Amino acid sequence: MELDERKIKILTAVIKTYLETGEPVGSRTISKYTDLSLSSATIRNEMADLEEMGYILQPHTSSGRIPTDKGYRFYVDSLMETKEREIEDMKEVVLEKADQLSEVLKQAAKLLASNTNYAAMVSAPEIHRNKLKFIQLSKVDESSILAVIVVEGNIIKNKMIHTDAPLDDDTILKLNLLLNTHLNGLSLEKINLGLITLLKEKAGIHTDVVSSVIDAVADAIRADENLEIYTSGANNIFRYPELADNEKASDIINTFEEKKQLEKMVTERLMEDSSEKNGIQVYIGSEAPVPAMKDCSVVTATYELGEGMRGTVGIIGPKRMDYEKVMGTIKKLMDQLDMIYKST
Amino acid sequence: MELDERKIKILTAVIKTYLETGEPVGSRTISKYTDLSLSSATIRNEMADLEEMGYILQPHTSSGRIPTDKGYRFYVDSLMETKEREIEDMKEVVLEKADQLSEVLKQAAKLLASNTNYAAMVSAPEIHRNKLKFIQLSKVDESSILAVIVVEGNIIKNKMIHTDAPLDDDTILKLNLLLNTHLNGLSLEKINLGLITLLKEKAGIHTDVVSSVIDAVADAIRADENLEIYTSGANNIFRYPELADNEKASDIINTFEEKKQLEKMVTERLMEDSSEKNGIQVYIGSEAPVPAMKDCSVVTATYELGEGMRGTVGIIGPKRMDYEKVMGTIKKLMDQLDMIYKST
DNA sequence: ATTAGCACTCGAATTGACTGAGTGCTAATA
DNA sequence: TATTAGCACTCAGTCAATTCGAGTGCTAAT
Repeated sequence: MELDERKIKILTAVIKTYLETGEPVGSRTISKYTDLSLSSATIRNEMADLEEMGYILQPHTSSGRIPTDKGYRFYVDSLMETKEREIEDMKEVVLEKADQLSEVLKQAAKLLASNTNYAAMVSAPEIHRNKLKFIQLSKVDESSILAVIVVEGNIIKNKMIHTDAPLDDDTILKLNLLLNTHLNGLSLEKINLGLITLLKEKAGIHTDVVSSVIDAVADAIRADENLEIYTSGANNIFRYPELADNEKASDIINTFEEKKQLEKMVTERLMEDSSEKNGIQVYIGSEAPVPAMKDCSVVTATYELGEGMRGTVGIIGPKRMDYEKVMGTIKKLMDQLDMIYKST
Repeated sequence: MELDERKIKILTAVIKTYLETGEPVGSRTISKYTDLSLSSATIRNEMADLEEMGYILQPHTSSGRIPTDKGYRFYVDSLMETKEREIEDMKEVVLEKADQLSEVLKQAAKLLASNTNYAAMVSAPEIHRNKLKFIQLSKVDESSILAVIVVEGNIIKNKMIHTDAPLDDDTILKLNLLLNTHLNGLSLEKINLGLITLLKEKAGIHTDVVSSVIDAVADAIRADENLEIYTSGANNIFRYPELADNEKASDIINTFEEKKQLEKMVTERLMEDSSEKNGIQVYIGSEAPVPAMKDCSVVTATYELGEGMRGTVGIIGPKRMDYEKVMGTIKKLMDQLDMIYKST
């Protein structure tokens, strides 16, 4: 069987009405509220076909139809094609500037959540490819040294280093010089084991203490295992009865809190080359790599702040989320992020 | 009417059983499962008295009794007095060391939540009274300077400062010296406006740029309006039907996410002098300063890491929470925090 | 002062009748 | 041949009536 023009019209009508109401939609509704003037009986026949083809289903015999994951998938894909539709009545998406990137991202998450009424997440960008701006070692007290590391985008990392023997000021000065002359301007991913061992050799004397310091610095640079994720609007899920069920809600909230799970969606996303249409990806139900999301849809998009600083934003809501609005909002946010970045 | 010995026994029996079951408890249950050998009829008479006195109530005519807030209050107060009871079967509360305090606190929140099965929060300590260890200004690029500020307890603050005119290395060096010689060793609360203006004068030349830098530094030091709070186990509230109701759950989750609300409980807590019994405070229902908590109980305690670094930990659960266990767990955590602190 | 006994109350669970939205199928129609 | 009208059927949801049982308060007996 083929998805002809009429079937498509009926299918999207079913999905759209379901998105609005959240109730199974019947043949009569469709026949009344669409321009194709067909009787409910005809619609029924077509719907039976669509069901057979797996796009819609009946929650129970003799009720209306609701979309299956396959149905949503079809709908979302078709949305993707009718590109660049303008969304009208949307609150303005405006990010304020802040000199700590983390503040901007927190804001972004909040904005997404409050604009869409779904839950939102924003991951801090990977800084693998960012270049090191400078490193500063300072003696804090007898047995500890503070390493401050700044990379492009003004992202700052602090690392306390404990040493057994105290280092004198002179050594620290030398170390600072050494680290900066050799590492500045390099992207973090280029700072590898080879380079580190080279540095250790160059350090010459004090190799034991010094090398432990260098190791610690290298460690701090490499420490992106704890990918930061900002979330907002988790409680929005209570707006949607199909998610507000206790067990599901608990799972979702938990996922939001743990972040480890969210990471999966973020990283999987970053792996692929961002060669898709508009960088937006939609996971419907069990398509998401996280089981707790099986009753949700997740819309993610990769943002890029130039020079490989790529992170992800995501919206999590019920399967019957307003995909158009969500995509529109995300796009607007992307623009804002771009602007913020360019203006620094 | 007086709360005689027997009434007290019956009251605590009612409360304890209710804590376990969450169901209204009847006279028969009490008469069977307590050592005081009285018939249900007698119990009933006593319970009628207790109800009149406001310690218990019937959710509806001819049902068992449940504790009122006043009842809980009585129970909790009596718990406080029978001090230092040892809690047996508890998972070990063990914090790992970490050199970033924030890591320790995150861990602490997680530990509390998983040990008690309630929601937990931990606020980062106030550092008002902490002494400044050192300040380091470094030039990041033409128009920005990074200020790194370290206070006792190895708490690190970073602040980006944008300048209109670039500062040369020499000036920065001088500024560093100036700031450090005048401020090091002072507790943050002692760094006030007078001191700042004094510094500005001493800076002499470049007053315009320099003073903006000093202002920024002062600002960073003072920036404790964004009190950090770590939370964990929000989804635990779904374990308790009386909170798992949609609206309530949404409110609670929201409060947890917003943190602004949680702050209230934390700061109110810190205001008072910590002169109470064991530093533990219990808010029952509407006693808490946050309306969203009206169906919960909140147990908070102030921890102190020496030298005035005081923060708060809190457990949030249903009114019928296991107060004994919670207090025990919190106490154990306190010990751990102490140990961690002392070993640094 | 305590207890046994009894009538009474009220929420929760169960049942059954009814409604209405929706379907599938068949026969009539354009 | 595609569409439609009509009809019998299904099933979730609602409402009222009924029953059940845990629990109470009161009174009289111990």
